[in-house]
Amino acid sequence: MPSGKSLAIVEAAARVFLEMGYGAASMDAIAAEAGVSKQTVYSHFGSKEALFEAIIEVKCDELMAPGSLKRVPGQDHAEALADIARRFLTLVLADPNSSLFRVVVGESVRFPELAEAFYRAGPTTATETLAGYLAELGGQGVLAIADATASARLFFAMLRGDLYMRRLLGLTPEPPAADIEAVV
Amino acid sequence: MPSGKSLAIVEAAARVFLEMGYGAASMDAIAAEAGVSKQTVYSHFGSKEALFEAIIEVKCDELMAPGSLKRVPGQDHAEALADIARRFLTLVLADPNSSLFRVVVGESVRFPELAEAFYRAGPTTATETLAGYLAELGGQGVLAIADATASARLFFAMLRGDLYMRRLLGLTPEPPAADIEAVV
DNA sequence: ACTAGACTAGACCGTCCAGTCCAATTTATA
DNA sequence: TATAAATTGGACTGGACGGTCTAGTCTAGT
Repeated sequence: MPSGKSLAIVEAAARVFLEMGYGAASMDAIAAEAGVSKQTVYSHFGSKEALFEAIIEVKCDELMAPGSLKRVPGQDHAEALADIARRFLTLVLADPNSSLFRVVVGESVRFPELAEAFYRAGPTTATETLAGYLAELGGQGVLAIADATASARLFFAMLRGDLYMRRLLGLTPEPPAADIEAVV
Repeated sequence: MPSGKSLAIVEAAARVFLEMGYGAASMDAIAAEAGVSKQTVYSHFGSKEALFEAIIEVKCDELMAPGSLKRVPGQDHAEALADIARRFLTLVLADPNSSLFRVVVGESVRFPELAEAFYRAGPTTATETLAGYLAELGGQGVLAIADATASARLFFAMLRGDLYMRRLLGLTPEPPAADIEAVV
């Protein structure tokens, strides 16, 4: 949990990394952007990799911080779902978030653990939360849903292609033919 | 249009680029992989960037070469659509193709024209072809479809999230709120 | 005042890499 | 076979960058 100078460095580094990508971002540029000497960067974070990891971690937390799925109580079910969809898309397409995703995708070969962490913090939690809601609806007899989780996944996939994203991040090593058929 | 040595270089470079990413792939490694001297690489393609562009171009052509959407004539309509979906997913998830996509995504900041070309060669043509088929079904009264193109896009989006992909590639500069609502 | 620790500015080192040069050698071509 | 074109390999340049080191400043707390 960074604070003070450390926080300033993270913020600046995030700006530089998200704008230039990992490779093109130089530590000198980051230090300059943070208005801090290079040595300070290195005394807070030991290396470029460590700094990058710290940023992804912080950004993932930020991304999930606003409970993007808390429902308005007295709301029609269909409208509630549409609302979730709307907020989900808005969140996911917002500039810093998609930049983050792009960088993570680009570096998923070099930092597989990061890609995995990102996937867990984002898609997975979102899917689980929606699955809970869907199961609830199923219990009320409002919806006939066999597998709430699968439905939630499909719901998001309809907006953005969950399976493809997993592949994209290098999380699934081989094209899962069985899964393909299931989705079909 | 590469041939002979030129082709060997492109093939080898594609292997190295797709495996290591643009930044980490060195020209020496590419030359070695191609079993060719570095100078030869430079006499065929003037620079690393040019080589990279040539590869994307070739790979895009390859990707679209097998008409992945030609329909089996005497086939049930629902089955035909499922078939298209299956082949589409298989193609898109195949290893070299998703690697290509990953690299393009990663370098879309540095090479926006490439990202655009890639998007045109892939998603756009696929969407157009499917839209044609859907319009045909609409004409036969089999399906009630207002906008064939929109339906085609949604069809693919359901599998992989078209809008998100555009964003991913840096093709859409700002989160298109209107489009979000439309998709919702 | 004294001290400790965080910070700065920038020189500096080693490495890596795109791209060039060139003399020697192979491969067409006539 | 003679000549031209393509290729080789390897040394070299120039510059960028990660990371270290050092000399010195600033700010508490005592």
